[in-house]
Amino acid sequence: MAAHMHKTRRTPAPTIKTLAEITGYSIATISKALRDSPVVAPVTRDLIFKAAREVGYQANARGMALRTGKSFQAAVLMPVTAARDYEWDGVEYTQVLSGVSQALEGTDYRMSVHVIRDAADGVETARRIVDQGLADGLIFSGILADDPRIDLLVDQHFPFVSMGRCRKDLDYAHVDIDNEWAAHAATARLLAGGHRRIALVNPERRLSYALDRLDGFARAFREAGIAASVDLVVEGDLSTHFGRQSVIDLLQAAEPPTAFVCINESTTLGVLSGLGSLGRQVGVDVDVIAYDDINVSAYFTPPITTFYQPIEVLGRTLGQFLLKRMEGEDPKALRQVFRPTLIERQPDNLGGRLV
Amino acid sequence: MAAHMHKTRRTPAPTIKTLAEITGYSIATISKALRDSPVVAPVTRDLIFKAAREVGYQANARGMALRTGKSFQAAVLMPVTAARDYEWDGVEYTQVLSGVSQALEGTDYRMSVHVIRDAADGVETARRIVDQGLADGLIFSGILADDPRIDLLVDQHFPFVSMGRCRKDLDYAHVDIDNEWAAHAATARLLAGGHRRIALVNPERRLSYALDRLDGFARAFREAGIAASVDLVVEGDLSTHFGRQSVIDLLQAAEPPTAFVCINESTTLGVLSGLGSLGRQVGVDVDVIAYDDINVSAYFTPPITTFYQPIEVLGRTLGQFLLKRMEGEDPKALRQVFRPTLIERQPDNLGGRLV
DNA sequence: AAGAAAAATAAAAACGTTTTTATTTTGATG
DNA sequence: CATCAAAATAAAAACGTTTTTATTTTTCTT
Repeated sequence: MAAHMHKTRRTPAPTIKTLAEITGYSIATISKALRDSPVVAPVTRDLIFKAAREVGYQANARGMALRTGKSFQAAVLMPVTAARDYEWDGVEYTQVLSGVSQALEGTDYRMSVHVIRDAADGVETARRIVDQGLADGLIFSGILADDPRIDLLVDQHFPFVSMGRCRKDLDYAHVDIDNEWAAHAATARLLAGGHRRIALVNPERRLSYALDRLDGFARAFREAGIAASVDLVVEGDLSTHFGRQSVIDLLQAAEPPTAFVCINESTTLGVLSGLGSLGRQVGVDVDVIAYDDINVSAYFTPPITTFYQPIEVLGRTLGQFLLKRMEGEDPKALRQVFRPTLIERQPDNLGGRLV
Repeated sequence: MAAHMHKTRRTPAPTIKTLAEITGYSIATISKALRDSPVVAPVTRDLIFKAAREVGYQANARGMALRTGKSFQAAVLMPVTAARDYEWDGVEYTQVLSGVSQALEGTDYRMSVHVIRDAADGVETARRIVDQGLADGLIFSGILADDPRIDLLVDQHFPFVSMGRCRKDLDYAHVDIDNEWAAHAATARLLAGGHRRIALVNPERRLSYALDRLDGFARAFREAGIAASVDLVVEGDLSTHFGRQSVIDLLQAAEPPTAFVCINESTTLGVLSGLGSLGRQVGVDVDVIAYDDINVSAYFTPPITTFYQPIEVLGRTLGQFLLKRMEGEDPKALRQVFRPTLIERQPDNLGGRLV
């Protein structure tokens, strides 16, 4: 049962030279054959492939890398907010990584992860990746309304796919969630339920999707012919702490909100915590609609209505797009915006009292 | 303000040859000087460093890699359970990655992440990393009682650090949490509070730390001279779903538990969800003690008593140990077991009714 | 001051590829 | 069957390092 042991120093891995010796062809021919070059005769190609298979030849990534100048790395920038203590944050990133790695499976590319602490760190890291050729392509998120990374990479013609769109009109590959739509839908639903004082728990305004959500929020009010409760928009990091504190602050207002639109599951948990400690009950005193990408809202007590978008799907698309982008495909063709699906778990009209 | 633009194709990055031309020394001397070899005269060493700094020389990783046979990659195996749908899972891994990357900062090593779907995939990936030299060192977690990855890597003398210990007596670098101790402490606390029917929500038994926790659980009962409620031990994946379902099942028993010891925050959330939907109140009908590594338990309603261990610290230690291990340090010297700290948020004796 | 030893530097080879250029073999043409 | 073009293969160079070996320069000894 135990794994096959080879305690003895195993024979050095076969190289292209090994194949040359075995088959009698020159290393040049071997190389071309393995790359499926049309200049090598089909019959010898087959011979060489067979030999390669027999000795278990695996191209040496380092040799390839040196010669071609490529690194065969797809880099992902992973933000970790050096937030207060260690907060529940960035949890969905494992899903992104999982998705990207799925897309890369079976290709020559490996995924390298670069942790970044803040926006400036992100730019610096991106620049280093480009300048030093640390990777052949780049994936990143947390897109700012005016994101210097996008500027840099577009300018340098470096292949990348962003998770999120900036507010500049540039041609670049991206994957995004339709935040304007989601915020609109959530707000409209609450308005239809009779709510008028609606709080929006939003990320910092320099983030592009914060603006998207603000837009959707405002549009819902506009379409309903009602003045938007813009005084109930709070902005901060997306931590649980922030969610909790926001609720505590907002409910002290002269005209407190009767409903909350939340940005992600960690903030939502904080909001629920805040409501709980103030003795307010979801579905009775207030309504909450969340956005969720790790499918956790079902387990909150009570379960809450959610716009759900499995983030791994975005990750997979990011990876696929990056592969195509590295092949030279036009970025204009590589764009996709996902609409989350609504999962109704509450009536969202204070148990019917509002309509 | 805008970033310095260089639209023109920038001059090729300076190499060791560039430095040779500038300084007039041979590339051999340049190389040795940059490596701080003692054979080169201090004065020329300084000259060469100065030149290197002036032209912004950065060693080409690919060239180094090819020549030395090293990859300068520290690989991390990241498990993603292809669990039902997309569950809240592996969330703490961003902290691990963050910690590892912190440790690697300023070194020549980069972090590459390999996603693995299950144990078999983990072994296969580890083998590929070793055989193809995809990395110079490896970090992984989810250690089984008998873990083939540890066997493999010890056998091949491949540098690695495991997050967790297997049950075999082998010499290998590792970082762990004292799960036996934590489970014992939690159980003892509940026993002292008067609980007798205590449920243990545990991971699958093939995981090494599941056994550790079982040991601690049993020891607490033994020390109290009470028969352990082993019939209340449930085992499964660590999903929120599992936590919820476990509660629902357990509370239907003839002699249901009055207290729960939970394994991680995601399971705890499920447990709380289950209790909530059965109308049981924490601190009134049942007590819950959790283990937490992302500091989220404070936000559950009500906040619950927790053994807390910031996982990023483990990650940092993993990275530090791996660096030393790759330098050839004796694995015996590279072991650390952390004891989480108890954060008391509940009396854990059913509001005093039990003592 | 000659010679040897030590120190400093240079030259050359190697790592495993890909690519450009050169050579050989094959096939077609008249 | 001789000639030439096309096809197939081989040789050589290159990518940027490190390391081994060789050479030059300096320092020490007597």
